[in-house]
Amino acid sequence: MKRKITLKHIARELDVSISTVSKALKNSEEIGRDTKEKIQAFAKLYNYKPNNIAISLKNKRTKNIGVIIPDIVHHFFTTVIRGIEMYANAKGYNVIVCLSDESFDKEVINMEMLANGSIDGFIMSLSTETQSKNDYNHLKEVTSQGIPLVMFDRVTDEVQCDKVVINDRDGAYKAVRKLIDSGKKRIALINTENLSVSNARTEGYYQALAESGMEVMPEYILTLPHMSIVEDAIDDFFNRVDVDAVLCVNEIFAIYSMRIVQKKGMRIPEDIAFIGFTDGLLSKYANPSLTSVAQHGERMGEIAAQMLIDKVENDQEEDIFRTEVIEATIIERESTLN
Amino acid sequence: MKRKITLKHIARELDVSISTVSKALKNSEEIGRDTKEKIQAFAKLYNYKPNNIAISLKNKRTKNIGVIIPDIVHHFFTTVIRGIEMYANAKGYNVIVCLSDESFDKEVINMEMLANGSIDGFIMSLSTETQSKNDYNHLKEVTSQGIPLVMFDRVTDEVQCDKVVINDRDGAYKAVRKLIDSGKKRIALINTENLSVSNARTEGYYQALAESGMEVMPEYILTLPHMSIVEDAIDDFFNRVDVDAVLCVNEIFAIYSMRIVQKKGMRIPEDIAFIGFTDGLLSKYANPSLTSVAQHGERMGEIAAQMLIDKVENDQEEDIFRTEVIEATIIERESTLN
DNA sequence: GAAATTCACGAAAACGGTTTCGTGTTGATA
DNA sequence: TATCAACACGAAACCGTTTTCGTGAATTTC
Repeated sequence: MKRKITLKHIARELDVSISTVSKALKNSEEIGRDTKEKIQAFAKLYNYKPNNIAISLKNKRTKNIGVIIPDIVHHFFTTVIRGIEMYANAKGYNVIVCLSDESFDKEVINMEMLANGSIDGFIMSLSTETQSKNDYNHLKEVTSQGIPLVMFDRVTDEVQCDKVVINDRDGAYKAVRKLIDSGKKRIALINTENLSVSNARTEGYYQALAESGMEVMPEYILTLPHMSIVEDAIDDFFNRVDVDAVLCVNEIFAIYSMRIVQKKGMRIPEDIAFIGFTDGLLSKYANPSLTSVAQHGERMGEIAAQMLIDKVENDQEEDIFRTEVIEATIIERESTLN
Repeated sequence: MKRKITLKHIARELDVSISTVSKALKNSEEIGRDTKEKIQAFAKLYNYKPNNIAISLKNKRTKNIGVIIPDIVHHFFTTVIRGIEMYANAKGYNVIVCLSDESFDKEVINMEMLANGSIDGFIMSLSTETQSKNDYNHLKEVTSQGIPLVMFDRVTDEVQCDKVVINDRDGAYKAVRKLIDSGKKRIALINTENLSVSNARTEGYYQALAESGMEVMPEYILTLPHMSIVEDAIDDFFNRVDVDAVLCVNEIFAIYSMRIVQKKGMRIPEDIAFIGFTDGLLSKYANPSLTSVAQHGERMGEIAAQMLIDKVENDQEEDIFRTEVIEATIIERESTLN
């Protein structure tokens, strides 16, 4: 087992000083031809690579970015991570992924763990619990230490930082408009509590109905506690209400709902149409395939990474924060009338 | 913007030495009551947290583990990551995720980048390209430097290290047995080139057929170049062959195939049954839902993390490598006859 | 031939901790 | 009163780099 070789080893072996080795390997003009060649050859031979940790300590830059998301087994978040990873990697950064598992405490612990020098900046999306507690002190703490932070998707106005979101309100608005335009009259909404994105989508739903002079029927709205599916609640909902279209704030709700109504013998989209949020594999391969509001996760991750690395590499421009809004687009499939 | 406070700051402020501060904060017996209390109070007040990088440099332990996977927008890999993350986090480790994007070069670059001190060990699954090139020098390099490595799912015998896999051969065997037992006679296989897991699954398919005295029909086997879907090839396949059951090495192949045959008017599972690998959301929410071979990704990740952290924390037991085999289980759903 | 440059390299500080090994002061002991 | 622990703390080395500043020798300049 050949241990990693250091500058000190090379220096000792070649009987020169550590500084000389360091400079020689950076091809400094200060060092003579012969010495440089000798050192470079030796370094190559023993496959010398500088120790990242030592370099990080020296220049207070880790080239790591911390990403904290609520869950990873979730198509949207994985696409965002991919976007972040691709961009960061091209810029020479590594991505440290932490899962808050929708828990406030884990979110706080993870941030504190990484904030002590492990990363140059954060990209994060809030956990459900954090959004319902409405407690953002851990984020404020981090930003007040001068650590750059970019929030995406699930964000809050309480924290001053760069943000990137899709236009959720408008996405929902367009979706509902589409349903109305195709002649649907009784449009249901399945959303969740406390989540910023869910709230914005709900606004879009209200707006579209209002514009068309349609009344909001509270019984047409099913609010679930979180983004994970609660099958009984949905079964129950469709036993209770009689609607001809449904907008769901995520694709699982929509897919599951479609199965329920299909089992009741209803035809999609003739009897009842569906639109979901998050354009994932489920939407694409469902039967019928699901019309959905694309969130452009990969693009979102890329923008977030870009904003973060910009901030990291140019300390000057502090305190000017941008919020990038990505337009939501509707991917039409079989679950809606054209 | 309050910058991070260091031992040096505290020492200067309280007019003691840095060593005294360090010891006081570790509650060392060496330091007097009064001094300790004073220092601890001060540290708490200014929210002192030791710098991870400095600690890493000192004790040559980063508490980071590197995970390299081919793709993250893939249910199986995300479940593995979740398993790794959960276990690692509980043990105080962070997870650095790198995507090889199925590319040999990116795999090599990522490993080299992390191997220079950033991580204590690797967990990885080979990229398609690496498996087809059959070049594992980057892995051998890493292990020869004494960096612990655990491979999962897509592994190779060429590298001596801990491994965790599911019993792919047996999973496929059980799946095909199930199809045969339910009376199916013409069983197709959709697999991929070069992938260790795909090869093992193909063996299981052969074995089950052989045991039942059924002949392997080469035209019943469709081999795709990689795990991503090639729609035309599948369309074509089902125009060409007439089979009454299909085993697919991943769920996308199966889901897509089901849609194809449904459009041709065939009934599932009466006319044609399907079993896929990877028990993801697609299988669960497809219509009909898909019987599948569960890969227990989360468990796999947990075991891999456990093996790795064991090795990292007990340097002694080098050169005894284990391969943990997880039994594949079949999740029965609507796409097969019971 | 003396002074001024240039050249090629080394010493040392710094990053932020941990840890070993003194060492001066105190109180107890003989 | 001289001796010796025990106590409480500091100096310094170390982890592996980078970088500033010196410095002795060689070379050029006048």
